[in-house]
Amino acid sequence: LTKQQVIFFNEVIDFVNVFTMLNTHTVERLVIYNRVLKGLAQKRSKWVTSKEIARKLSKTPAQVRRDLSILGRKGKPGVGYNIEVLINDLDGVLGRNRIWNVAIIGAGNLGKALFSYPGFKREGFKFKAIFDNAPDKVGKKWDSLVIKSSGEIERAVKKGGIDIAVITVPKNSAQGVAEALVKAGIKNILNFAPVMLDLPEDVRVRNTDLSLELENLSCFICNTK
Amino acid sequence: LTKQQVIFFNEVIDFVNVFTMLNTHTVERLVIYNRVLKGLAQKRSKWVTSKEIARKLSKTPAQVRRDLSILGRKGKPGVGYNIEVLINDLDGVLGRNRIWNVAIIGAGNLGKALFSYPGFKREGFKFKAIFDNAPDKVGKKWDSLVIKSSGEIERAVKKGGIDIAVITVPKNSAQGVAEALVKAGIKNILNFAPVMLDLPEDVRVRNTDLSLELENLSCFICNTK
DNA sequence: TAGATTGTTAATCGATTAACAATC
DNA sequence: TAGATTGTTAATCGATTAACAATC
Repeated sequence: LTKQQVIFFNEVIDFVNVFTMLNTHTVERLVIYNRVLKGLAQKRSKWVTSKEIARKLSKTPAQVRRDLSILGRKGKPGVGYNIEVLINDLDGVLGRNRIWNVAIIGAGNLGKALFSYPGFKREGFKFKAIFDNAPDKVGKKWDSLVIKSSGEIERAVKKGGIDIAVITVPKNSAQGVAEALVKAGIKNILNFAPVMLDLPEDVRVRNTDLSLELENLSCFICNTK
Repeated sequence: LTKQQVIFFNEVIDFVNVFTMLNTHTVERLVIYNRVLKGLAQKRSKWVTSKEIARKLSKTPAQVRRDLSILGRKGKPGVGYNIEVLINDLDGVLGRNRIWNVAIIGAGNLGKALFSYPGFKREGFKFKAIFDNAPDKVGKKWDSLVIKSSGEIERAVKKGGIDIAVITVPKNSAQGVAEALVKAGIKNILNFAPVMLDLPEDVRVRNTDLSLELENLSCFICNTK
């Protein structure tokens, strides 16, 4: 095999790895690993073992190693993982090495909280548009970004190069807003409204909402002791 | 068997059912079922089938039936489930039939968003205390609730009968605040700060944060096409 | 070399679902 | 009764982990 062929072969393997092993659970953990490692990088030395990461997150070392193996063989037996290398590779897989243009729909408290959340800029999420349909909000500025009317979603998104839309409007407006977004070509939505959106299959939707977690918690309080 | 014995027997069965079948996944789905059913109750008729619920949530009917079976035998073969009965029973298991006293720690945008979220009052979550350590916020009022200094957490929580604490402070203050809460006797924490809290085992912690979801989404955008 | 930790296989554990008798 | 849907079992599917050869 030529050197080029070997490189190509390795790329194919990486691709297949990422494709077959990247399920929801794994990704959720990778995001956390990345966060923990970045914390470690600030205050600590160069190396970390699967055992240490596992202890921090109440996982098993085996799971940590298996999860990290989608990055390729990045560990040194007997030593552990180079923190910097790991962060770099995770950033790559998780999409932290590029800029994501994000639109917020709904300029309420939650929209504002997202907009002013310090972590986002650092992680490459850039807010490029804000929409609301309250006349007293339209035209106002957050930093240097003017709040636009919801009626303008389609036009503004189409020319704006928006990658992800975040819905923070009240329950009853969410479906309508989502449809406008899809019409404008948006394929990725993070929905904070407490409703299940009914959208075409090719639109990726992630639902979270503030009350879901509180309701989960209270159920466990109720039923365990 | 006497009638009393039968009733007792059934209660034991229910108890065991709930205990053995109530895992994280199931609870997360039950919360959603409850929400969907409440939507249905507003605009529709009395009955619903597992098939209908499943379609709405992209699950299988078998899973819906299995999940609902923790409530006991509430369905009518050939007909389906009585929506009202289901909502009532779910409310019971999920803890929606009682009031939960909640404290917010961190009077920023996210704290404000939680405080003014309309769904909470309806679901029985009542905000009883707000804390912040910014001098310009302490003393201010949200509705009729005065924002207290973080230094008062221990005293105020101890006498306030708080069931759940929600942490919405910046990353670096989270661990300290959490420790103060635990000292004050809090056993249930919903943490919105992007750090893993290091707390005693008997404290129930649920982590969500705004960026986690966005990071998850972007990973999937990156790796699928 | 001795000690430690990785990467990965095979075994285990747990969650989902197909299928069907029981029931309305 | 015929048609429909439940509740639940057994089979399947997928995720976690123990264990260990390979490697530093």
